[in-house]
Amino acid sequence: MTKSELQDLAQLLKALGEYNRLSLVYQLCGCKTPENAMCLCACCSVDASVTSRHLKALAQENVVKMEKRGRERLYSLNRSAVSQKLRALADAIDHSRQ
Amino acid sequence: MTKSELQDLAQLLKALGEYNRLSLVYQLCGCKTPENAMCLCACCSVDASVTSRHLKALAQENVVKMEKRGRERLYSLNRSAVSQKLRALADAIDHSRQ
DNA sequence: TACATATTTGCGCATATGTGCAAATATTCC
DNA sequence: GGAATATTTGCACATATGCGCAAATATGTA
Repeated sequence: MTKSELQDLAQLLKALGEYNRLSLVYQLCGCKTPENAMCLCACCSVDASVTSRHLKALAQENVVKMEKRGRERLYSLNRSAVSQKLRALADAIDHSRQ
Repeated sequence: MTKSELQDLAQLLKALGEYNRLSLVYQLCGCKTPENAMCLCACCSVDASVTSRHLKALAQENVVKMEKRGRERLYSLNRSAVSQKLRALADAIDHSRQ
């Protein structure tokens, strides 16, 4: 694990480690199709601008994918990318004792 | 997933989502026996007091276990507890679409 | 007792972060 | 074009966070 990889992983965990952002992720977990920000906004009781910023932060860490449709933005989880990183960390914690 | 569980998970991810704390965790990953704080401190280039606080934060989130031996404190990873939570999140992200 | 070692705590400081509001932007619909 | 809807951006603010230093505490050792 290089320093840069560790920094990236820390950034990912930090993005997930905020209650409203994690709520958005869990909300997206149950969506089979991409959802727009206003719909996602409903799950956390914050201003739409805050949700917008949280989704942007999640997109920057590649947790969610954003696509434009008309005047709305549709968000979906990058499921495998995120779960792979979480499992890799779990594996390291579980059995990397040498 | 209750609100309280989600808050707890967010707290755990926040604890892991800081570079120096994650470095400590990775350092502990490779330890087969508990290590003291000064030894762990070496892996991140910060003051001992900072390491002390980071280890305290990790202990509060039950990431590490602390035991006293003489004048030193020995830390070890709560491996299964942490990896289980990470895998549960990975599972939710992977295949909870209904 | 005196000193060394390991760790924590108090303090101040700089910066990051989460938030709401209002305004701006973009796009659709009438 | 003008109103409505969806989202972003600028701003200000309060709080949280990470950090180093110095002092305090705890414990082992000469």
